[in-house]
Amino acid sequence: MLIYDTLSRRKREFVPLRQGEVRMYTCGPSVYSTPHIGNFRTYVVEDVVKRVLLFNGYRVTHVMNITDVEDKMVREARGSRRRLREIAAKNERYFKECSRRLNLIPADHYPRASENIEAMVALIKRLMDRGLAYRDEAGNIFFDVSRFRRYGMLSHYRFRRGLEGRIYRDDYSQGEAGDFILWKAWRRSDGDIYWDTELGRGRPGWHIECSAMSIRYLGIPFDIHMGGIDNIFSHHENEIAQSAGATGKIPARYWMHVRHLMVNRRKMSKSLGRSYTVEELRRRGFSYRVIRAYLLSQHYRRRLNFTFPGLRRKAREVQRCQDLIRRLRRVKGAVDSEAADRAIDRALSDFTFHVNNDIDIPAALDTLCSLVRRLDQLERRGKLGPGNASRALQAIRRMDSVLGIIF
RNA sequence: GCCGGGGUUGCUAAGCUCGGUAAAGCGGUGGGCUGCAGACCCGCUAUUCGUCGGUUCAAAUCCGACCCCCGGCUCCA
Repeated sequence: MLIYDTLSRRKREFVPLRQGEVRMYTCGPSVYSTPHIGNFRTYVVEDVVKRVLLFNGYRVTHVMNITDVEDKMVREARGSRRRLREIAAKNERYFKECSRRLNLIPADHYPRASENIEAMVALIKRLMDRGLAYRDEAGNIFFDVSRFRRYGMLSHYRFRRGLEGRIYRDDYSQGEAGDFILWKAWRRSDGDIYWDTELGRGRPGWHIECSAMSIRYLGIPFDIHMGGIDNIFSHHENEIAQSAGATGKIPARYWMHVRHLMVNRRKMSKSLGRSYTVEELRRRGFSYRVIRAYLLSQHYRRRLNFTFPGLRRKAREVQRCQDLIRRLRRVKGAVDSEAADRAIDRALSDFTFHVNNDIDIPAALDTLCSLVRRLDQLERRGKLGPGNASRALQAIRRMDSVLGIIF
């Protein structure tokens, strides 16, 4: 199985650290608001990566964090811890409901940032002990990027040293030159949203959350770390700095990043105009399976341009597969043919090749569609018997264990 | 400015790593099957791959220059 690794910038043969077992960490949602289908593109791809691993016989431990403590949350909650909890709970519930509808296999753990503060505090203390972090007058704690030589190894971002990167502005202070925040000291606007810890009263920075929780739930190093492409810098870069700074180990062996879903040539985002939610598309008559298929219709490292004609096209494709399934279940009379069995075997082996080639789902999907077409032809010519049909169903079921768009 | 991804038929796009003369799906169109319709089946649908040069017997594929579009670099899937 080949996987493109952002860190080494090439496709690498995938070899898990422990034989037969894969540990993966995916950056989950920040629950200050509701996610749109652009966000879900990433989650669906992550789900498929997991399914391909399962397809290959690996046992998979999947951790997806829930970010319920960070600036946007605090702002949304207007300094009320109770409100923060309500907002987080509501959005987390919505997120999981959408995930279920889009046929995502649930993660094994969904650690919440708010419930792992101690782990973060411990990690920050370790960084301070190692001289990689410092505290300012206000009590904020920053990671000292100049003390971590390999900073920039993931994003290849050129870090300009010596500039005034240590200034605490209103929010995170990492400018181009910037050190980034590990711990934010309590401010009046935070209201009762704070934790009293050995580091003082305050709350953790965004990046430390993933370092602490990935180490806690998966150990270090683990196998695969995934997220949206916009996390390469600064989130994952910082996560590496924190985790490696504290433990001496790069947290993950393979880093995978999903490109954005576009709309009108721009990335789909709430602020930049148009974005659609899963429910919105559902109301317009597109089934969850179709939405899922659509989000998988382009290779994950290429951008996918969202259009309604495209979505309709996908709907027809899925429909065709499902129509065939229905007919396969009723095949009788005709005699089994070797041609049909050959087509099925061929399709399954092509399919396997493609999913193992850096999760090439479009190509794998093509294989399935070609098989469907071929079976239609054979059926038409009376060369599709009950034995063929049952083998075909079995093969398609196996393919769909990866795709999750038919059954 | 720095890092990265693209420009192929009406649309979505494969191919480019290992040059040999343009996949596939959708749409459109002609026909078949069918009581009608749908579904399904058969055929047709790019002399051309952003532009200009170069290398070659041969280039979408290699080399050079240029144009255009987009993403990341601030929170972001």
